Amino acid sequence: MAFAAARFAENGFHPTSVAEIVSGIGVGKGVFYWYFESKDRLFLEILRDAQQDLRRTQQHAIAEEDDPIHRIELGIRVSMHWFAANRHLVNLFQFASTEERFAPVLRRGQEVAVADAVRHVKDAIVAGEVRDQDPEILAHAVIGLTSHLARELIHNRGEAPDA
Amino acid sequence: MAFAAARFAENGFHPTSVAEIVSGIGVGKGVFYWYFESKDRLFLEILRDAQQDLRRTQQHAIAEEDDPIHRIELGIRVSMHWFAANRHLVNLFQFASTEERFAPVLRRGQEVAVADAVRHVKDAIVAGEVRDQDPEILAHAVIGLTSHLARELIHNRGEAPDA
DNA sequence: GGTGTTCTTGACCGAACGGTCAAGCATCTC
DNA sequence: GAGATGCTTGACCGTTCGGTCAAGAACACC
Repeated sequence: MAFAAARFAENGFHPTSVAEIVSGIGVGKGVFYWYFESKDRLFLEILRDAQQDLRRTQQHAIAEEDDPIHRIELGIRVSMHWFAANRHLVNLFQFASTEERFAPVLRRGQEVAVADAVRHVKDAIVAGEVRDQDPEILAHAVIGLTSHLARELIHNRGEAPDA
Repeated sequence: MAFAAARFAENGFHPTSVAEIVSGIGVGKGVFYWYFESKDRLFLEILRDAQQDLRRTQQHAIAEEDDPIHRIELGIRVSMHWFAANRHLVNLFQFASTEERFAPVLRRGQEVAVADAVRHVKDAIVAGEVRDQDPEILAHAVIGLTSHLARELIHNRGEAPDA
């Protein structure tokens, strides 16, 4: 899956054939279709895995932080590091959002991320650290800004902690 | 080209075949290859045309405005309207950036946009309306924010002037 | 009406793709 | 060691794709 993700990110999903993937890792085509139902399903699994990995990284990072605001900041910071370390996956996310059959998985992942952020924003409002505005909107703003910065990070050479 | 752009945006570039395009507008395949060298070239022309149209729209809108700050604001505002009116093209831009053979055209267009913005930022600095910082960085920030807002505009139902 | 040029057709082509499958190897169980 | 099960192979299949081209309309010019 790692190899396929790398090829998809570099060459694009459609231009990368199943034959190219299996010959790249030195196995027969049957192995591919033993473990994956189709090329589409493989891509969806790569997507899902990436989202889960990012989320786990976030949760692991903020587990010991009590202050809601710092949790949010830590979450953003560790996300930037994750995107920097998995630069090629950003390309995959971007492509996935352009084809209707892959976009739903992406949207669901973003909803989860927003829901996570909403909880922390609500905590921050209760603690009086944030003005009493719609937490959903603020959470969307946080996620939107983070993903935008991640995209910028590909094209430039910025260090993650700069954000 | 308009029809092809619509199909590309809805179905994706690769899943949309040349046969689908020509039969959709009721002509033979030969017509396609009389006017376009290849499917790739068609896509590049769509991309280039869209960028030119956006830029012309911007320039036309700010032609009568003297104040640099207002020129920038007007440029952003009219861009948002343009993206709202050509929502499907955002999908195309996004896809184009994920395949190496289309990305250069996109990058060149963005460089032009940044160069445009740099001129106005410089004017604003000379006029004392903006703090004396690196104009290039400020221009990048303006373009980055605008394109981010444009992307958000697709997923939601925001009105352009709200920005 | 003859002649050359511009455009249009759609059957056709080779190549490449995603996916299948009969056959074989490896491993485990009894 | 016989047999069942899990894994692997790669030739092969049907289909579809981007692109070609001989054949002809349509039009212009004289």
